[in-house]
Amino acid sequence: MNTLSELRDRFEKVLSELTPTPDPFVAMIKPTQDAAFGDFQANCAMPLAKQRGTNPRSLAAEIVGKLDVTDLCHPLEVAGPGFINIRLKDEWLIERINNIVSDARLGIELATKPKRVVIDYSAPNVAKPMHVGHLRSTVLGNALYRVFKFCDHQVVGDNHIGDWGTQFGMILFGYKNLLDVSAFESNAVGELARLYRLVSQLSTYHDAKAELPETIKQHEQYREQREGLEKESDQHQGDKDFAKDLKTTRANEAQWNQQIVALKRIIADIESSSLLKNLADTHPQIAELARLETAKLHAGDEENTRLWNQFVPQCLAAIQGIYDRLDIRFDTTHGESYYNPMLANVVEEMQTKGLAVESDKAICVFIPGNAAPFLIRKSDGAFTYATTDLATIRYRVKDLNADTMIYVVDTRQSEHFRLLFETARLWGYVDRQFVHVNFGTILGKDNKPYKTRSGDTVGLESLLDAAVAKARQIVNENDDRKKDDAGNPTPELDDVTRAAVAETVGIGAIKYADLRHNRESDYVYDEDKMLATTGDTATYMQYAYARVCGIFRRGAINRETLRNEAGHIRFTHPSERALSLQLLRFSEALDGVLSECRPNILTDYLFTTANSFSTFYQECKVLKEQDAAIRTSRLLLCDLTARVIATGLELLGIKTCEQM
RNA sequence: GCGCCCAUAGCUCAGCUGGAUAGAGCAACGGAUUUCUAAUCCGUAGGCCGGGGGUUCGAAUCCCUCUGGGCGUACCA
Repeated sequence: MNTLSELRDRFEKVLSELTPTPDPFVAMIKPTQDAAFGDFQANCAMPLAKQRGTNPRSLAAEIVGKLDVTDLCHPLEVAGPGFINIRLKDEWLIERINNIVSDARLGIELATKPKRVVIDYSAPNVAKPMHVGHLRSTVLGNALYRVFKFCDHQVVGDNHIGDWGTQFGMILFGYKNLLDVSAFESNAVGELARLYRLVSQLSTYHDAKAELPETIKQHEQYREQREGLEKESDQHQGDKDFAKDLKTTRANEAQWNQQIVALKRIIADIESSSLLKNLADTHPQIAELARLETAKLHAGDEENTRLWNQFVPQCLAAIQGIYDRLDIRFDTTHGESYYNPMLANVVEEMQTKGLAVESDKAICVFIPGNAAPFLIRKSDGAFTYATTDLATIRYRVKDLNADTMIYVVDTRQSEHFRLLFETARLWGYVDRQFVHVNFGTILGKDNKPYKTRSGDTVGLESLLDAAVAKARQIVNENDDRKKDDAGNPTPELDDVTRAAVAETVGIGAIKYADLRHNRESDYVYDEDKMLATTGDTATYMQYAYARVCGIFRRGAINRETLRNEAGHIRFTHPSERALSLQLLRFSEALDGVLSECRPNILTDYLFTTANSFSTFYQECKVLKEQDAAIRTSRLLLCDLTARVIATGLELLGIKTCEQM
């Protein structure tokens, strides 16, 4: 049991005498924000005193009087309006830290009630190469997957790939009409991706052409309205409603203007190339024809099915390359196509249960309190991703026996998931837990969604390459800088090792930069910052780890043997105590990650841990320590630190290297 | 129109169910080096937590309102 749980247990015994609902008060025992107040603090006396109508300070004193904690902490102090400050005894900390020295799990207990969890993450589209938009779901989902698994929950990582939608029709149409045969022979997936982009571009071109006149009309309308309002504005000085009106009109005008610019750009992109213009002219119905290909595929058309069976494995193999590089694995990869045979039945069931009704020829679930319906069959008879998601839920409950289903998906789909979960509950899945682990957008330095300079989405592969290349430079510089006592250069890493370190550092930097942010926030993608050699980066922790490995290498010390020897950790310097306390808090960090699905709690913990270690390492000699017992104690602390950091990083999907 | 989210140091961001003097990192400035890997450590400075009101012992956090931004709004997934 971790320190915090132990304390809470002790408090609960006392608090339950004072209130029938001790839980929220027990939860108010937490690590101190400021070390000056001790190691932990209990803030429960104030609200409890309010509930009971007594004096908070005297209640705090009463709680302190009843608590039996003399074995683990110094006498408790009541401070301020009724805070209870808790300072752990060194003996107790020492006992705890020595307990985990030889514990393979570093004091992390297995879940007492393992859940059956399905984590749905990454979910790329087979039709197009993975891009920066897939990064967060992939990295975040995988980190959660690892933490759940480490804590012994039964987890299924499922990659719900998009292999069945409209985009696939575009590939089929492209393949049949626009194929570059030699390109396809040399790089099938690349050519398919090109075809997808091309068909998609041509069809948005026609859409844009069709939309433009109406868009211009709308813009005109708002422009006129705005001008009219501006003329009258003198007569409406101080009229709030009028001002608001004018503002909205201006905003609308600007918005439509933006739309015009966007459409014109799409059109210009095609028309500036005679080749593209020609293609566009020869395929005016391209969008419709692509949709037809999708429909044929869904209807079981022989040729399209054959092509689908040919393309999907190829595309998956290409995506797998990125997953291998990112060290990401799934237990199942059930794409949308997997659920296709179940969709008709889902709609039927929803209808017979009276949950779904026809509206405008479409089949919808209307959920009380929600304006937007949940559309499960389109007016043309095709199913939607809502239908697939419902079929997926049924599958995950019935076949996988999942009690918790986690979706790691962009926050923009919040409404979809709200409706989906609501529908699932109406459908009868009331005893299952559905969680939308939503996340924000990755922005460029212009604070707009991250794009290349020309406005294209950034491919994931090139993102990784760029980071690794940059890391390689840093690795080179750093290794070249190493010198011996006489000042002669002594680089330690050969070329192969440098390349491996660069890969670890570069990929780690990207993952860490993503995970350290609160997932719900947007964040600015900044390669320089994530690969900075100073500060809160993966590199900082990887470096701390490598330093420890260096100690054992130079000292020729076998870590296994060390752990099994008679020595133990003792405190001779405050930094040793601080580091130990920090190492003992690993499980608190993991609890936090699990309860909120927030890996940034773990990154924060690891940064603090690496920092505590660096401070300790600055203050305390290890190999050079003369006193054998102290030396062993410090070596044990180093070993433990390295294991905590490596384990923590591994749970985030970030690798370490012995030397860098 | 309706709905959801955001605004915290010069910059990038934390801040868990309301808790003590609002924290990191970067950048700035000042220190530490016969380096057990300085990709390090220690310190200084930097804030009306967007504005206003409310709830209470106590608010960055909860409620209302205004301002400024983002996103979503039935047949794309």
